[in-house]
Amino acid sequence: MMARGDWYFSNCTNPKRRGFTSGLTTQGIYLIVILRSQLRSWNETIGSLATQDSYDALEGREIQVTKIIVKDPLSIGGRATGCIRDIITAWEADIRYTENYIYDRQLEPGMVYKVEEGRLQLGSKEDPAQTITDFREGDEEYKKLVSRWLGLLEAPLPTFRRLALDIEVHSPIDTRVPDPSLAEYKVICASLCGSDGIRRVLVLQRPEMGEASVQLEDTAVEFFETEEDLIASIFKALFDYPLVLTFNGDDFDLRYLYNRALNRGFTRDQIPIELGRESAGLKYGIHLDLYRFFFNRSIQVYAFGNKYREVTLDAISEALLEVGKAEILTPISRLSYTELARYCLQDAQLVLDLTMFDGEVVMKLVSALSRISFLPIEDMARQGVSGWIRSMMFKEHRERGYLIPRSEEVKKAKGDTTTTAVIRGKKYKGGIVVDPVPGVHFNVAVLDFASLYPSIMKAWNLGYETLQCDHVECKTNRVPDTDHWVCRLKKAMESQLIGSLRDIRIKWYKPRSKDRSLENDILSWYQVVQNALKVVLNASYGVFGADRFSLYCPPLAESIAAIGRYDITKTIEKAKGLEIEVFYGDTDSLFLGTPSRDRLDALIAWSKKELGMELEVDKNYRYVALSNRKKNYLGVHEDSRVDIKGLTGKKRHIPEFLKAVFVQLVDILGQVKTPGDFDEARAKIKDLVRESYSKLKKREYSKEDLAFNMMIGKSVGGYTKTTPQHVKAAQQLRNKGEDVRAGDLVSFVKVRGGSGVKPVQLANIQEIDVDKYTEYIRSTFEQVLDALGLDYEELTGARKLEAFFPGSC
DNA sequence: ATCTATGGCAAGCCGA
DNA sequence: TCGGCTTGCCAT
Repeated sequence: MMARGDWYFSNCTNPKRRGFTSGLTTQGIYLIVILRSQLRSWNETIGSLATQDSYDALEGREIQVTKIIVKDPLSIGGRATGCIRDIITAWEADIRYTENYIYDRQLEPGMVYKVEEGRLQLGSKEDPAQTITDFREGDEEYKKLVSRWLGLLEAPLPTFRRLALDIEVHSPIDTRVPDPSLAEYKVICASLCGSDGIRRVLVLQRPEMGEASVQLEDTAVEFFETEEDLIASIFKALFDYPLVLTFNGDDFDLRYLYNRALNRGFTRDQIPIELGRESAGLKYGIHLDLYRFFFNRSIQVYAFGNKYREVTLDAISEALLEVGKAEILTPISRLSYTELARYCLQDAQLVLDLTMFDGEVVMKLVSALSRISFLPIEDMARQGVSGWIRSMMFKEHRERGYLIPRSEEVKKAKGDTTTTAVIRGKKYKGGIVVDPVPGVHFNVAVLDFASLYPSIMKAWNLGYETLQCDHVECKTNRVPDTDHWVCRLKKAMESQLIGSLRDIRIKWYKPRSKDRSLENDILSWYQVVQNALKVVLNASYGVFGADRFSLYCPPLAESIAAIGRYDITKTIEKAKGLEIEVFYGDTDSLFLGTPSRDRLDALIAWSKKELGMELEVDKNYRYVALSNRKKNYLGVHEDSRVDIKGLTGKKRHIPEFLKAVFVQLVDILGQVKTPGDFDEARAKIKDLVRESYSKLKKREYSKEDLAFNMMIGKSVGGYTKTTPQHVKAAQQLRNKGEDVRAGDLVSFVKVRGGSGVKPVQLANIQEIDVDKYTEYIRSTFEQVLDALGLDYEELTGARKLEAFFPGSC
């Protein structure tokens, strides 16, 4: 038996904290070991999940483990001496396990099991890795991983019976949000919306509010004479559902309810909530705080394509459901019963609907990510992508019996980076951006390396262990452009892990996510999984360069990027050798002329053979307009769809009116089929610009249309070096008593005089600085026209002599 | 107990 | 006035 502290706390750097928690995943290890220390051997089969009755009820059903709570049996203070409570959301059924039982080593969050012949079996019996040709290559470890992923991700999904909760609290001061740690004020309303169709509004009777009567369609409105009864009623519901949804319940709703209940004389036993430092959990069910989930940048950007910008219930539901919060003009505390009930109900309904829309994609996404990351839903939803990858990798370490190194150990063994970043202050050199060939190019094929960085990890056997290994014979296996080398003798765990994920995405989920012959529900599951894998794969390289990541290894990240540069550089050389024109490229993509399909095929074949990389045609453009700016282009597909990348006209912070004009510009350019068509386009663009100018001068745009919307990244006081315009606007708002915090969107217009800006709320349409705005129109258009080889001045009416006498200066 | 990485552009601030 | 620097947003 291993001595305590030898390995299982190795990620915990603070010796005083050894024996307690040091992170979610290590917590898992920690708890297992504690339990083991009370048992005899590691592999002993330990107890059973539940009673025989429970097994009978589950016979033949798939169940997914979504949450495992382990209570520390050694901790002092009278916590449960039982070891583990677990909650399983059963397939279709709503079966709960709150009995204590002893930990079964095989039971992991995310895993899917099937009860067969009275026993718990790992789900999915077929082994895809053995039967599907795409996965037949590769060693046993790789096949095992592929089987495991497919087993997990192909397992059917439970329908979570769930309840959305929202509460409203009285506040004596209109603008102040009640402090949940004090919970001084009354809970005056609560709404409960269930996936089972339940719609309830619980209202506290207040003598000053008049008659207690509210009529809402399809909704049960219940009045309570005392707050205690109301709270007890909420608690009853929280004890009933296996999954409870909130929006910011971690910080507000559940925290408030907990403390309020204590204040009102409830005992802890009566409260179904358990508070953590930064989270709130439920004794019985899973608490999914959608605010935390949607706050996650990866979710925001990759899963929802940046559709919502602010992480507020209003903005998210507006973007995803096209329904916003109920509007109220009066502060909560003074709303009539009906208004209050309606407002509160709408919030709960939106929260529920966020998990219902589009075939419940959010629940699907949550499940897929939980399965991939091996984290319970609750933990997954509260962590960033680095936490998911850490969990996934730690699980793999445990599976293989590997020691999990301390961060300093990795650093000491693997050393530092050896390249210099292009951007000052960065740790190492990243991807290459090819200088664009300015102009309009017809018939352009865009090729890219499928999942470049994960593919490199796979092809080059990269992992923190195999980089800079100790073998003499490996030192010649150099990473181009660096001083690093890679092991030839031992397989890298990360390479296999990320490689297998990459392969199932590219060879299994991606093709199926586009297969129209599949049933809608299945199709959307494939799309979700495909997307979830993309999120994880994209981050899998970056985490090694993030100093807070527990397996931080900058030379590894550097090597991956260096090989990326090598691959694309060699590919460009080869393309030129094949007499294919190269117009542009960025990190993993190349914009190529299409002389003939064979030559592209030759390039693709070459890449596979020489680099071991899968190069593929991503899309074909009818034409591409390039300026001399990198990361800026306009590409028109064969079917007239237009891709716009990096151009100011598309950026979120620019005023609505300009975006609208830009959309029209894009529309005109989408109509261009041949070089000759540009003449017509030019005339239309001219009209467009003129019209916009005149509307601007006549002040026909509203000030909201003219507003810039910029996120304020720090608190207003945090700007010490400069005071950018949006901060100036925020200062003015603050002077008016408005609360502006980091992460808020500041809307401001440019005005004449003063500091040059005003928050849109405080501005008057007459004080707009028209010149500043015309200048903005000019620069926005110029970026596009530049690329098209059109001159803005010339097009919009000569303001300069040179336009009349070209070449005279 | 969180925050995947680097490269690039536009605009504005601010000191030389 | 110029140029370096900060900031936010985007591409990959």
